[in-house]
Parts: sequence; C-alpha cells; structure tokens
Amino acid sequence: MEKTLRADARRNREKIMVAARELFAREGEDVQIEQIAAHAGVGIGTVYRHFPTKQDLVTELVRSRFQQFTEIALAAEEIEDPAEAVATLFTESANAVEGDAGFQMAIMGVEDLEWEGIEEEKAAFAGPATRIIERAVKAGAIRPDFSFDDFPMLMCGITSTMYFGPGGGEWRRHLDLILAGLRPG
Amino acid sequence: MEKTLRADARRNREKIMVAARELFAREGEDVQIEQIAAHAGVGIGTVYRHFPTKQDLVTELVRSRFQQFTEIALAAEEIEDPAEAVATLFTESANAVEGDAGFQMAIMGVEDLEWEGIEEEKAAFAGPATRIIERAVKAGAIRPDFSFDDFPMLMCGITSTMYFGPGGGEWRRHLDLILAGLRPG
DNA sequence: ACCTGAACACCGTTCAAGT
DNA sequence: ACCTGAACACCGTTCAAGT
Repeated sequence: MEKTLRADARRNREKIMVAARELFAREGEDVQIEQIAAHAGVGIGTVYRHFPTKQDLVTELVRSRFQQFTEIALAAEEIEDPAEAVATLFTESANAVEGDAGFQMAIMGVEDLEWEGIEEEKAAFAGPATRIIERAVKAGAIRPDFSFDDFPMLMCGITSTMYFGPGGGEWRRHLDLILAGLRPG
Repeated sequence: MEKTLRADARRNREKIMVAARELFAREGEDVQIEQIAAHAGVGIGTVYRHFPTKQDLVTELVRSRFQQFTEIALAAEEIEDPAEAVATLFTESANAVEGDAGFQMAIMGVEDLEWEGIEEEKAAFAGPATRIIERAVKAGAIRPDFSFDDFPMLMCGITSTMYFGPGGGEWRRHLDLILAGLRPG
C-alpha cells in the first residue's frame, strides 16, 4: 500500500518520522506537532495528512520499536541456557526502551494508544518470546505458572520506573527484583 | 495556617476536594477544572484561589492518600509473622490505590507532581514501613538486600498495571510476582 | 494528489469587577 | 478577604486555497 504514495509524499512521511523520533528522544514527551513539522521541514497539514492524530504518529514509532523487540527475542532464542534466555529477553527489551521517549509516552501517555495498529508486530514478537518462556518453564528454570501474558505487564512496570525513577538506572534494580521473582517455587 | 481561612473559604475548599475526589473516581483522569468547580458549586476562580494549579489539587488528594498509607503501615506492623507483615503492607497499599484515579493520575500523569508538598506525609509512612521491611530482612523472611527504597518503585509498577491492564484485577498477578521475588536468595 | 498555514476548538489559567 | 466568570493562552486539529 505504501507503493501508491507519490515519491515526495513518501519522503515527507519519512522525514516526519525521523524528526519525531529525534525530538521525542531529545525533548521528552511534550513535543508539539508544529515543532515536528518545522523540524521535518513540512507544513502542519502534511503531518496530519500522514498521521491523522498525534497518537497515530506515536503508534507508528511504537511499531518500529516492536520490530526491534522481535529481533531481540529471536536472538535470545539462540541462547542455550533457558534461564539466561529469559533474562536476556527482559534485559535487552528494557535496554531498547530506555531513552525512547516515544515508546514510553505511548505506554505512559495513557490516552489510548492505537494497539489495533500493531497487532501484527505484537504477534510476531509473541512467537519467539513465548517459546523462550515455555522452554524455561519446562526446564524448571522459572516458576511453572509464568507465561508470556505476564511479560507486557512486567515490562510496563519497569518502564514506569524509567519514567519516574529519580536516577537514570533505577530500573535495573526493578528488573533484578522481577527476575528474582521468576525463580521456581 | 488553615485556621486563618474565613469560614466560607474553608467550606469551599472542602467542597472542592470532595467534588474532585468523586469526579476523578467516577470519570477517570480527564476531568476539567470547570466540571469540578460546577460540581462543587463554586466559580472556577475559587478553585484556582485554593489550588493555583490543577496539579496542586491532585497533590492535595495524594496527600490524604499517603496518610492512609501510614495507617496501613502502622496496622501491618502489628502482624507477628514478618513475611506476612510485608505482604500485607504491599497488598493493602495496592488495594487503597485501586480505584483512586486521582492518585494514579498523580503517578502516571507524569507532569511533575509536587512531591515537595508531601515530604512530611511520606516520612511518616517511611517510618513504620521501613521497620516492617527491616524486621523481615533480619528474620530472613525476605532477600537481605531489599529495602524501603524499593517500595515506591514496585508500587508504581503495580499501579501502572492497574492503569493499563486490560481487566480489572490483573495487578494482583503482578503483585504476586513481586512478592515471590522478595523471597531470600 | 499532495502541500500549506490561517483559523478553529478545547481547556488550563488569569484578572478586573463584584460582594 | 474572598468569589465570580469573561477573557486569554496554548496546542491539537481542520479546511479552504494553492501547486
């Protein structure tokens, strides 16, 4: 579907996303559409043509983040030790989120993120992540009632620590406590 | 300092807080000052006279929530079993937060909550809470490196699950996982 | 087809006038 | 002293005019 876009429109769309990612990372969450438009060198209307809503733009940024999650999960699946694979899945995912204000905003910003828009990416991630967790459960490396369904919840909690923690690295402590809680019975 | 308020002003202040608490609980986070003023039966200006900022109003609601936390901690301190005291501290606190959109908004709403305004209440809570945790550590009931400093972080994580979790009770699972993680090495 | 930016809407906040 | 609400400011969003 992106093939039908005119060449200049496609370039503009790309410029907007790059500008948005950069500004969110640098300025934090309170970046205005007008700033993004200016930074991308387009008019406000152009931003709205491509992303009907500010949330839609953020959703788009989240989508690419999810694709990275999938890569992380696929790589972690290669790790031999089942417990380490799980720990790596958590740790690398958290590392990816750190400093991505767009993603954090999507989760923390409350106002409905368009999760419908990224079901596909989420499913692609769920595959390897589920396999990693189930393997660890079967190996007795983590508590038997743990499942992939718990993962988003816990990551969300860790992300909230990134967001609100006083220092920068407090979330690693939070992650430590979570991982300790995964040990079997 | 509240003694110097004129009687009608004191009544208005109280009406505003009651209205705010009720509306936040019922409508969620996107309640407007004008609605609060209307529901309290005062003018907008009166709300601003008492609470220079919307955040200040929310901070006030949070302050009273913290006082309840302190009561919970003092009660939990009476529990004989050290591990159970810790579990109760977490569970009761989380229960208190549930359904308090004002509190959740204060934590999740990002935009700087005036924590300076509630240092005193926080300290009053830290006393018994610290004692509960240190007692459990000394008894070998929880991991030795756990401290009160970890508490707000973990509660914040659980609160984020209340906020974003699909169902209503998902956060209890999160709490379970956290408590499991507290067990000693 | 797509771009632009002036104009609109919404909501937090202020302040001149009232009691 | 305190109250009131019209007016202002800010920012997300729309839409008529332009290419």
